[in-house]
Amino acid sequence: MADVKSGTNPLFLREEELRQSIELLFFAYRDFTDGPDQILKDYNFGRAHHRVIHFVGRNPGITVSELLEILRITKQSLSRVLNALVERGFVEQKAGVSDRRQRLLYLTDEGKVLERKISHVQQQQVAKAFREAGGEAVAGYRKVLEGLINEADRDKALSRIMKK
Amino acid sequence: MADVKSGTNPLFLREEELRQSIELLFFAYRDFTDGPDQILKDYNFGRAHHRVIHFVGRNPGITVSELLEILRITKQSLSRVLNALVERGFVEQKAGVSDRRQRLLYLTDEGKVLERKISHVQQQQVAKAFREAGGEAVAGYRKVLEGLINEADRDKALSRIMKK
DNA sequence: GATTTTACGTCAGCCATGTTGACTTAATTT
DNA sequence: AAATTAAGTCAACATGGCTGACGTAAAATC
Repeated sequence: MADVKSGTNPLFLREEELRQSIELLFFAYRDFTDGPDQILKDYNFGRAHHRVIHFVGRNPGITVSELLEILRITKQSLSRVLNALVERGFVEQKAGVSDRRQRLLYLTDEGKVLERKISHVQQQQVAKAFREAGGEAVAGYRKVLEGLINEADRDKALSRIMKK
Repeated sequence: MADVKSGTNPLFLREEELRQSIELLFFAYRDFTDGPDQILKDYNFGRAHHRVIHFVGRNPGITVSELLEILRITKQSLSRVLNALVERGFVEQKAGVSDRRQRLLYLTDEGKVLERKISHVQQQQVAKAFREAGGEAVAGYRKVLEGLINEADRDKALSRIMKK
């Protein structure tokens, strides 16, 4: 009991630290998505469109099924969002060369402009946090986030992130 | 050009690092919410219910308006979720003592059980990532996430997280 | 060459969770 | 006594998930 009150119970401390870290992630993510959300509003796009724009921008020529795997949503959900982006000229589809069933996805020039506009805001925000925290903290941040990614497809996810 | 190709252009490097860090946060958050989501399914609850359970659990006696401020949703959105939790006996409301207009929120015993069940899974996941990354990395992780919180209400958010 | 599988698409309907706007009630403050 | 505040409610709508069923063209397999 004295342990709990004085805060020297390691289990208690650990749990409290974990709770704080979990809440921290909630608040950080909440504000992390805020900038993009504001811009997307002007285009009548939502977060779902942003995710597509982001991953197509980062992976030109990505196939529909690869995108589905990353986003972990159904093709019916994706289609709504993707069709809107194609119809409004932000994304274009080209038939695959080796496999013509595939629809390879690319940002149009207009899509690239929007992508840069959105990611710029987000990059500024992250850059500020990085500058304030310092290089060592950034390395720690990345290490922990990597560890939070599901072990089953961590390697796949990380190689997608770090590639090129 | 040689700079870009060899990767020594600091601006290019910076942007690439930022992009990676942004994507990392996306993947980490995606998997971070997965464990709770699975448990909540069994109760026919969703992420919105989880957020309420979490913040009521962490802040016994929190008022509705405080909760609204944290979650940044409308009271109409909250009411749907909160009513379900009250009706099904996970949350209870008591009139405020100094201000009887307030409805102070508490987890019931059943609510506490569910809260612990969910947070346990999430804490295990975070604890594992922390162990693998090491104490210094954890400090960095926290520092960066703090910096990602909107400056306008960072102090308020942090004092809520770290309090007690 | 015929059959099966794969990549992708579509239609239809449902559910969770967010939104706005208008209005009510009870309690507190001015 | 009047105004403000905390909370709730009704209604309607948007977004973005989901399942299930079915279609088409291209590739892979038997």
